Amino acid sequence: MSRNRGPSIEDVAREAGVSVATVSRALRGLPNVAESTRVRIEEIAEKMNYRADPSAARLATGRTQLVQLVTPTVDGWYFSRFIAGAVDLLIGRGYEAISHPVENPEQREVFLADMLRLEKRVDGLIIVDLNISEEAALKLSEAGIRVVTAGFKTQKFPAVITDDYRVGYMATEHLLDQGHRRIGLISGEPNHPLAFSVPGLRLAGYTGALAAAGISIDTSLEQSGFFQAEGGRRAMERLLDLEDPPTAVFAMSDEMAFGAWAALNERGMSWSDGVGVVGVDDHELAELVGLTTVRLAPHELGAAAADRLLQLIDDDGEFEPGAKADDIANAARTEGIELVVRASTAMPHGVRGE
Amino acid sequence: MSRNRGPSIEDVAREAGVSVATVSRALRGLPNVAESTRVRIEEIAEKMNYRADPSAARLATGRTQLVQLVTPTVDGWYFSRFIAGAVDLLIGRGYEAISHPVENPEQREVFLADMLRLEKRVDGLIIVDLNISEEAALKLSEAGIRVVTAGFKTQKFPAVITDDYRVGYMATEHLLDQGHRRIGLISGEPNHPLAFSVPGLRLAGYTGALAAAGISIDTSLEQSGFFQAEGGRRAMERLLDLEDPPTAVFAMSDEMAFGAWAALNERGMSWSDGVGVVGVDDHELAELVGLTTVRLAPHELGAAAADRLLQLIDDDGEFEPGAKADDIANAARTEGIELVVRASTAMPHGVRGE
DNA sequence: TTCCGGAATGCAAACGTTTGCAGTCCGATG
DNA sequence: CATCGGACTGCAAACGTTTGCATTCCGGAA
Repeated sequence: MSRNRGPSIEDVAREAGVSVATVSRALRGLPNVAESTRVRIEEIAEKMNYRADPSAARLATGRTQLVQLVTPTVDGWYFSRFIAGAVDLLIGRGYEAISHPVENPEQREVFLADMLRLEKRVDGLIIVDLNISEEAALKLSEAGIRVVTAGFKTQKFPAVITDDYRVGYMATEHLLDQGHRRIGLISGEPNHPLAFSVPGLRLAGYTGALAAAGISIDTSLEQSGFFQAEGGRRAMERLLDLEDPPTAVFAMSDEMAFGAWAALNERGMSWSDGVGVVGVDDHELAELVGLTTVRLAPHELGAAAADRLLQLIDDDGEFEPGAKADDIANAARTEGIELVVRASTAMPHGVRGE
Repeated sequence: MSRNRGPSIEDVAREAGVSVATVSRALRGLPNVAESTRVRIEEIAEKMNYRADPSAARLATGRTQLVQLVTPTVDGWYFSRFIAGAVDLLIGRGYEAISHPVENPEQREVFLADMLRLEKRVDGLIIVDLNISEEAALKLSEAGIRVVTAGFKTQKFPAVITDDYRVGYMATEHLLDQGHRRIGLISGEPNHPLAFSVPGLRLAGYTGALAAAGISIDTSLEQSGFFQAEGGRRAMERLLDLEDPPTAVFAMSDEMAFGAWAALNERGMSWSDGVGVVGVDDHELAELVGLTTVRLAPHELGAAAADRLLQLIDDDGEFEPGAKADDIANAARTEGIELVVRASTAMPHGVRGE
């Protein structure tokens, strides 16, 4: 029944003729153990195939060396890259990462109900785009759980966020610069059950840029594509079917922009017909189809979140919300955000003065 | 220094006026505890905010309820979906999944050196497309580590694999059916440091189908695209530059096929010009560009691997290589593999046009 | 020689569960 | 009434570390 457990630290100690304390110190590279002793113990441990049991160490120290990544999904373009960035950094620092998607309202409930259990399970938590309530954040905080949020902010925890208002603003501004005055929007999920704030911010950036250009908002130009290619295609179709269709479109993700592109194709149109499209992400395929896009850096963001969390763990959980303004990680990031201009917004013939 | 630990099982026991053993049994839903007692204990535990410390439980039982997923990458189209499938199933069964990418030869070395430590860290391991040696597999096996491999086989462990020979065969056969006789290949990584076997099998399927059609192999028609869009584009360019270019191409992944498509576009060509292309995966965007593809089911495969692993764990690690033939999970899977025909292999000069 | 101080080592108490075994209790059975 | 067999509960021994606090050792200073 119970599996065969290998040699314990005690076996090694006996074999080496020293105490377990010395073995523990020697193997962990702690000071105050004679070099000769250390070498001997290491050899013996090696010979015996001894490996310390992390469960016992965790019990004794209270540290698990585990971090949990909570994301809306594990296989999305953005999230998988965020995860990759976080995982790489964590592993480099001797931690392991637990992937824990929260994909639907049901899983969200389970997560919220179980999250307080996490205190003894992991050393910290990175919550991405999940917009948990302040109340929930408070509970987590009171339970002594270290958290870094990404993509949204709370009072209680440091956050790593990209400046999504700016993303929307840049994209829209670029289209305005190209001479477009009637600019459609293919948005994310307006009332997603997980309700993350990214779409709202990008929307604000879009309307902000329009307002700055003195253009009034026409909500009939806003269509949701649910952050998916197919949704983007349908949204684009609806826009094209308008009696006064837009001459350009800002899609909140490249995948939706690809869908928009497909919709154009189906009607025998292409970028060169003067319909400007700009996406967000800089998906691998964006270059292939010549899509102008606002490049994000999810990998770097994931790494930054992980870095901030480890810092929090090392500081033993001290986070001063008061010092928020000084907290670099907590400021909206603009580094890595970059407009990449490609064929999809090449000068529409004539619009920009000739 | 040491964090404030919440109430222990002993505190609960004292409060409830029972022994820790009873509390343990009550809270885990074990039999032989009076219903009234159980209810009372549950209430008290709830009131005290008691949560069992998994580290202590792990130490006592030797079970971690943790599974490690080892993949070449965490953010690839295929792997992220595989992971999603595995994670979903694992979480549903009360396990958590540790993501552990092994992306380059260096990380591979680290992994191979450290893998024996895993015995006490996790209950099992899913190794995807990493082609570890029989020798390494033997070591793992001897260390008592439960493993399920995916995408490759070993003597020692159950495997979950898709029939990649068939994938290559189906794709090529389809092109042959369309009347193509000169069929190019955009392959994966011929000598990837991690050397997984998928490309080799698909290649074999490709040559097999050609041979069956009585067509001799022309290795100048084989170009590597390194499983990336950009690589696919370049590979396609090389093929088109041949003095006797192929009339159709089998790309080992959709992303490479997208690259091929872009290469065609750049030359002012499109599917409708009679160049047949078939990819593999059924990427979300395949439909948008009308790419014929061999659909895979990475999500299902991930779930199957996880399922098999949990079975192994429950059986306490018994795996009879002798019974391999009977092991459903170990047979090459054809379910989920499906040819999806789209415009990219429509009869030359088909529907689209302008 | 004695004494001192730091380096090296050992002791033993945590850490918080699980579980085999041994009791106790109680109603039913003979 | 004595006995019996479950159901329920408790005891205490693991599980394998880490670490604060002794203790020992040893070379150099007095």
